Amino acid sequence: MLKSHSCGELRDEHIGDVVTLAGWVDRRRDHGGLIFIDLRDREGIVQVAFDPEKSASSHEVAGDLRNEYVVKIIGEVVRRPSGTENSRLPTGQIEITAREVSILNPSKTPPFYINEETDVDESLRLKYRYLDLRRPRMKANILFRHKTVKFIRDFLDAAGFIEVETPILIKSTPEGARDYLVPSRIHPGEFYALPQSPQQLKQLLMVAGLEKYYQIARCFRDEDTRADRQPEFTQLDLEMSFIDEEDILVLFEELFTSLVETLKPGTRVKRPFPRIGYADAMDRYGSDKPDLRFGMEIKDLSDIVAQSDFSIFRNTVADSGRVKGICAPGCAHYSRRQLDELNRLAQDFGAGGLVTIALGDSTGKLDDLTMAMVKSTAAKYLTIDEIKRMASSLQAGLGDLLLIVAAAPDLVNTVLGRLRQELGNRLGLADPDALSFAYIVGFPLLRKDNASGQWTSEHHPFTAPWPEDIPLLDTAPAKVRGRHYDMVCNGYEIGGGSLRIYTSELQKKVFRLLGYTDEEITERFGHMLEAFEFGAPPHGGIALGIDRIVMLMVGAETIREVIAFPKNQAAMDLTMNAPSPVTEEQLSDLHISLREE
RNA sequence: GGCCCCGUGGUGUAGCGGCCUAACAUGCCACCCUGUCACGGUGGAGAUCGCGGGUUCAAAUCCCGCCGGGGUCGCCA
Repeated sequence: MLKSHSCGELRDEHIGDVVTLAGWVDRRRDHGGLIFIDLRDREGIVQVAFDPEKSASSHEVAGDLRNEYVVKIIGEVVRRPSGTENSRLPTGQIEITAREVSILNPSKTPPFYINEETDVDESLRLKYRYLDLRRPRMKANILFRHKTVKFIRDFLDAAGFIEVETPILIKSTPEGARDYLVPSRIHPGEFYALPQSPQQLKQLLMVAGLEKYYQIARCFRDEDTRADRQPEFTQLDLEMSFIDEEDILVLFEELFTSLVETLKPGTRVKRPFPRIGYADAMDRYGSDKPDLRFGMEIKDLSDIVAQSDFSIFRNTVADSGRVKGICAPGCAHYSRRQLDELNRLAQDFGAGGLVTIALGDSTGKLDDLTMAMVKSTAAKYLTIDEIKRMASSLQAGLGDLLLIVAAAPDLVNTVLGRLRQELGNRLGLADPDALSFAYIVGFPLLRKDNASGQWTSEHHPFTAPWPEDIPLLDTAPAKVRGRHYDMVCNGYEIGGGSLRIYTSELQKKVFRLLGYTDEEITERFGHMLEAFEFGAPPHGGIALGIDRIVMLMVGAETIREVIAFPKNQAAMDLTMNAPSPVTEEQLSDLHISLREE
């Protein structure tokens, strides 16, 4: 090693030691006669003093140092003179008196600040990601991610799980997300696919008798990116044999509770994690991944306004739509402009419009509300009794603003759900120091595809139906519930899993329901069906987005902040400039010719 | 593919029809400075305001198109 200690570890007890340090110049303070530099390595920062009376040659070299130069310094750890201690640095009681310094490598002036927390254009950060990662916040994120994964591995190891690697080059299946394809040189015209998840392989590991498997698995999906979605991402993938739902849900509740307690003490986590039915979540929060850090629940007002003079409400209910609302606390004072914006949001979300009812400026009891205090474009069509009943249903008081949407049942929920989340964010209702975990259960097994009218899996085709619903597969597929569970936190879906089908017969039945011919079933899934005929144990599992949970724990806005080398929105790696063209020779080896577009 | 937001010295911002020969902070360069720690002081260099077109007597500023970036809907078994 070029160094005897790391910069950040030095303390009082090292006083008197002669140490060799190596790192980067974080900052230089040149007093002419006396020069200080803050020397930075992975573990922290320590001040080095260059005194010409102690070492003239070192002082001379120090004059040439600039930010981000890489240097090696030999010097003595000394107590700082009284009154010059720096309590903001862990090493602030001591400093290094330089005896020798050598420049291991100079540095160009960086394109952005390393030693200051300012927002920098993200493209520039990604181009120079190796510099971005030197910055304290990114360094802390990457370190936190390491600790998270290490905790998970230790926890699962102690619980009897074994980590197994599964292949990255696997078989393409057209269902699900778009695959990343890898052409085969040896088999002209044939392709591998990168795994969207190790789903089938982990089930086969259960057939293999591993009983408890996990993997920190890289997954690939060729779909558009989002703040919480990347073309490649990392899952904690897990599968167990001889279990029911309870085993997985309890295991993960314990895992995540202890993870947060260990790595983020002080974070509020509620136990047990609530379990909410899918239909219930949609009715109350308008989302299957509700942010439960605040209430603002959606209430059904249809009965109150079914006979109203307000024709939009009355007609919607008569046409088997619903009228529902939420209460924005303390927002009765909203200006015309703010209300217009909410209305526009509601329209962007797919509603015809939004009815707002402001319940007076003052605070007080709902009983005191008079028509004169109400501000609403619908006021002249509504009675004070109707308004009071709606407000009461929404647990609103004077000074609150009611947001009401009339639309088809599913649409009304999703529109209000998104308004709820938007208002929750704007009003700061969500506790930033809380991680509000919950399980969503009772998903339908199947869903009608809008375009084709074909049944598709809500989760994936290996999800087992609830045993009592199996007969409905023949009569009413829409009513079949899957043994599927999602794990949500603060408005994000952070994981999902299910108990699996483990008999060939039931699996075939589901494939047929999904519209596959027997030939297609054999071609695509024959290996699974055959495996199930060799004593497959009952099994189930879960997969959890590592990027998202780390993002939530460090309070980042995007998962790019917790990935060392993420892709941008256009799925490009700006550090290495990928993707990029390849040579004609490479294409030729792969038996590929490019199409004219 | 749709919608929304953003492009001004290296970096981050201000300016939103004439006062712009583009301001501020920081960074950079030079000199001065022996107890600073976002050190301080003096001086200096650095931007045809993303690109193209249009409106106007006059455009960083208004309009249109394009390019780049971000958010989101679709998409994500």
